[in-house]
Amino acid sequence: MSTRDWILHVDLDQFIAAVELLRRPELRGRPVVVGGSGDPTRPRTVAATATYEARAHGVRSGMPLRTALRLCPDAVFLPTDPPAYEAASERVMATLRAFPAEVEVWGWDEAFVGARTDDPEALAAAIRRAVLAETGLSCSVGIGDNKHQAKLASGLAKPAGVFRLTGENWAEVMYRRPTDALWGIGAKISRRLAGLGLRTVAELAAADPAELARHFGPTNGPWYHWLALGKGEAEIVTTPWVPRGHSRETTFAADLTDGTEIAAHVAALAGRVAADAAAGNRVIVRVAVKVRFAPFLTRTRQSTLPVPTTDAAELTRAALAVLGRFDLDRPVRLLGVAVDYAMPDQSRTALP
DNA sequence: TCTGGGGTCCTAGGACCC
DNA sequence: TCTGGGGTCCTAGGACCC
Repeated sequence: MSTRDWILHVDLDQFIAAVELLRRPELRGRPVVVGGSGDPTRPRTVAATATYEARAHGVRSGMPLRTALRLCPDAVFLPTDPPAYEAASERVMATLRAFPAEVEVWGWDEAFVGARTDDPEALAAAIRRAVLAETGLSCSVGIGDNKHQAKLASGLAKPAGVFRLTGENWAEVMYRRPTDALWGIGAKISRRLAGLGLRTVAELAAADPAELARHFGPTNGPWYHWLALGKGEAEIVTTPWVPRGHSRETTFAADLTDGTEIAAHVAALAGRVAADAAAGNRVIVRVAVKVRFAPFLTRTRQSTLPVPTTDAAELTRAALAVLGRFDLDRPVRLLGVAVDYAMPDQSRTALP
């Protein structure tokens, strides 16, 4: 065996449910559904996750809690508790950083790890043991030449396993699968590809990138082809991610029709977004308002601020002005306020 | 199964300027 | 009066991901 660079993808198994069960061991073995405020009778709330016992009754994440309650009346319903997941995630990432490897955090329950070794399986097994010992949480580890391969490999490793997916076995493992098995191709693009006669990863890999560019644009078309070949980024970025923007939105249990009430909600959302931005020391350059009308028609309007701001009153005024450009002639089920942050100027460093 | 909340990136078209 | 080509900024929407 020779020493070389590997990318590992570490993916916690059933992260949210696992954290909840750590705190409530008495619920182990019972069907548990986590979502919203934990009230399964409240409409327009969906499950963030469900344990295997709940899944056995047909409950799935993304399913309305009321449906989950009907399918599994004995389930325990718990509210989501983001700070608890944040704290558990911190401990997992700290455990990973203790390894002689580079760690790129990818959300609460995932990380990419770059390491130079002659035995990636041994490293993966050591990571699984350490995470379990330090946090009580199970994870799966994918091994690849790049992030795309490692990410798919961790999915194939689940639950609680290790899988290696590299250029060597890519065709054997992936070619027979549908195109939406690739990380970055979802249901919509998969359907459009099928319309062009491209159903499997093998067929997409054999397609003409120029032809794909004509159908999907100059960036996306060739990128889909690239994914089918098993290519992907292999650079581990250890510096913390700088968020591009931020948003807050609320779906109402009952539709809103009163204009004054709608404006009050938008103002409140703007205030929260401004407070979040201030807490992160970020400057706001653009504001967008999102309105979802009943039954489910979503529209957005945005405006670039004349002057970048950190001021809550300023942002609220701008958000209300954007709201004023909507025709609020139908009942409203969701309101959202999103902002873009000023980014540190990268254009100078990007030039040759 | 009437469909959450929080993100990122890409595309297309229009305005405006030279 | 009719018209080119390029560049940039902005907006709205769509697709994907967790």
